[in-house]
Amino acid sequence: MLQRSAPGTVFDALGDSTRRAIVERLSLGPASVSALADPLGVTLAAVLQHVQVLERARLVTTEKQGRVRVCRLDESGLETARRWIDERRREQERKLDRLAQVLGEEGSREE
Amino acid sequence: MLQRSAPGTVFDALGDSTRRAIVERLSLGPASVSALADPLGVTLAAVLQHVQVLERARLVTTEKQGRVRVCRLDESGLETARRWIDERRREQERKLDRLAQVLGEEGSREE
DNA sequence: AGGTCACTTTAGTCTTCACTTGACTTTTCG
DNA sequence: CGAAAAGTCAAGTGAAGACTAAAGTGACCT
Repeated sequence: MLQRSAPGTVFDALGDSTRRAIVERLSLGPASVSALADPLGVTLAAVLQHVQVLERARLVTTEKQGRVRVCRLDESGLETARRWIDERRREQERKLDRLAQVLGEEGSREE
Repeated sequence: MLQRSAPGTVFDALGDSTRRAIVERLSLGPASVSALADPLGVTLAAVLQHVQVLERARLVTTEKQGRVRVCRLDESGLETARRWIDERRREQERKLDRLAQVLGEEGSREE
């Protein structure tokens, strides 16, 4: 089974600007915890906590190389988010389709 | 110009489970504030505040009909979110392409 | 008019959570 | 070995924000 994350976990993780900045940075390529911390103006400890949240949401994977922890973007989390969004849109369209059908049966009308 | 919302505003709005529940409900069709409040187990005032946040993020539109406020899903916000996600993925792929190119030039290698 | 319904507003409470500090571990290098 | 670099852990602090109660507004009904 493909490792999935609950939409809730993913959106909770993305609901913080610092974590979104981390994801944006990692979409450009792997980075160490310190490299992530540098432009953010927060401590290493803070970044580490964010990375852990992102890992739980499967938005990030990490791997320890020597004394450095290398962080990478994980597509799984983004895929979970995209799927949730598309589901909301699909429902919406289904609804609009039904509406169009009713209006079609009753003759031309504007909302 | 098409009305757009900043990704930050949208993800901040979706970073709350109650608001996600509201969006999920509205993707099934329009609803009044009370109809939204009912299954959530929170007060009307709380829902109203959530709806206002969702409006700012362009995830929801509302319209007052008599004494009832009708809430509807707004695609704009979802579109903003989807675009942000796709950008992150596009960057990621671009990165992987560059990597593949380098590996290709240097002969077959595993990471 | 008077009452009820569906919000709306305000002010305050309470919890969550981002962030920090400081101590500690592990790895690297001269 | 011994010091610096990179990260880790555990409390503790503070501010944002989710929620509530209560009073107020406007629409609808009889």
